[in-house]
Amino acid sequence: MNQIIEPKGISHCSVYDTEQSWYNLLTEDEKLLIDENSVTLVFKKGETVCKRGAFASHIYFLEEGLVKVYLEERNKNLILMLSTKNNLLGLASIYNGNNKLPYTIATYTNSRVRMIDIQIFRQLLKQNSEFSFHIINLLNEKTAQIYGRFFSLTQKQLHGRLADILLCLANRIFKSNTFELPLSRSDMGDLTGMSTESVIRMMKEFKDDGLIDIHCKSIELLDIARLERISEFG
Amino acid sequence: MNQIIEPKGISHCSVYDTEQSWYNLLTEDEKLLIDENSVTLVFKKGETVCKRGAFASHIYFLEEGLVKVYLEERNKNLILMLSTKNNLLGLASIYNGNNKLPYTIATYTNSRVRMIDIQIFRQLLKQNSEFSFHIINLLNEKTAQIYGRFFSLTQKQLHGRLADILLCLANRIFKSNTFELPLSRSDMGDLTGMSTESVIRMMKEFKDDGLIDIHCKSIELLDIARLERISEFG
DNA sequence: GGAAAAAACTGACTTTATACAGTTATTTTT
DNA sequence: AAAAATAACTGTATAAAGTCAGTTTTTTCC
Repeated sequence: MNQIIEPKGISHCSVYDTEQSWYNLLTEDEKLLIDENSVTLVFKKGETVCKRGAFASHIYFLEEGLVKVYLEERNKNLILMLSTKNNLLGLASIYNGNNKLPYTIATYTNSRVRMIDIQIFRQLLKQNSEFSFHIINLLNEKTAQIYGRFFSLTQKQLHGRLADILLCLANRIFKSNTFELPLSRSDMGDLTGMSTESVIRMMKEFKDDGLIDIHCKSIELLDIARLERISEFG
Repeated sequence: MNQIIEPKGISHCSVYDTEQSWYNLLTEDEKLLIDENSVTLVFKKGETVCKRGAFASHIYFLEEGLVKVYLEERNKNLILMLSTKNNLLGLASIYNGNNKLPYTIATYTNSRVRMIDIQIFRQLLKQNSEFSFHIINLLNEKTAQIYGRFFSLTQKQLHGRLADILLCLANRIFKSNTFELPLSRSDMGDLTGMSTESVIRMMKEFKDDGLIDIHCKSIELLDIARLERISEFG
């Protein structure tokens, strides 16, 4: 009856994937306002969508593509999250205490980004509380994911962190145990907080142990259960 | 004219300190609603205010005291942030996709916490968009701080991380270069992602280098400029 | 005020992970 | 299709940080 429920292991995943439901919370007038004050841009693979330190002028809605949101400083990079299509990005700059972008966004694949005027977005948040409640939920969902990754990267060692990110890629991004990795080994390092060499060695080790299969950029997860155990025990 | 502005170094600090202005954005009726649906509890030093995994039933307003917000798992702890008085805590559980608390909160000093019914809080967010806009800003401010700490803990080494946290304690929490540290060395470890022994060794090193002075729990920062340089160069 | 407990500290050792310096393979460019 | 550039990989050396086992100091509590 009074079963002890241990909270589930702190997850690691920081991929943000929700539906476009925010848009449907707007009135027709508000939708029109967004439409009139936004423009869709196409970015090629590898391009920078926005850069940390620049003035925050837009909220980004990723209509298509895969991007990374990251911090860079003195050739140290940290990928805060990956985002697939149908996600709002740049929400952190709604807070206008400091109206500079807190991170850089760059594409991994050809992408389509709707750039929404940030003042309009702020205005809508102030006037439509159903909408802003939804945005609060999005922010909190993201934060929860960041916490998980924060824990993973600071408390687990290489094995656990790599397992974390492989599971995350399979479950959240590619929704399949077999996928073509658009990230370089160096990006995998920025995502897991380890050096490129360590990523390579660790992945080879996983391969030798029969946990995954790698052919160049193509990755297959073979033993999910064991990867999960590795993730859990760090 | 076209001066190149380098974005300032990624800061580390994750102490959350704002005014009680959220309350003043409510109407009289709404204030009353909060008052009627909240209760103030007193916690002694070292007590747990709420525990990760429990059902999220309240938003916490810290009226007085100093607390840590942290994750714990398998004797690995990570302090997500410290909070001084006049801060809202537990906002992460407004997102009700998973209505469990995502972190544990415990006190460092005797504290007074106003516990606000979470349903009421959600209701107010949904009905008062000025209020929810303010909460969005609070969330974003916090997130920016978490990002900074995330970068610090994953990309800097011990020197940098310790310098970060010492500067943070002085600037944000105690607002003085001399302070009595209520955190144990072990807590400093949980805050900086290092072992207790490393904290001790590193602090001794800082003392030997004339950067700080320590007498037991009392700490004085002697050379802020050099600490900042250490923080910056990791 | 003194015993017990907890926290702070120390030194030796081990593990973990990065750095460096190359080589090989794969893309991209012309 | 060849050349150049980039990315992937390998082995060795080195540094960074943690663990362990113990001592000293400080705090707590009867």
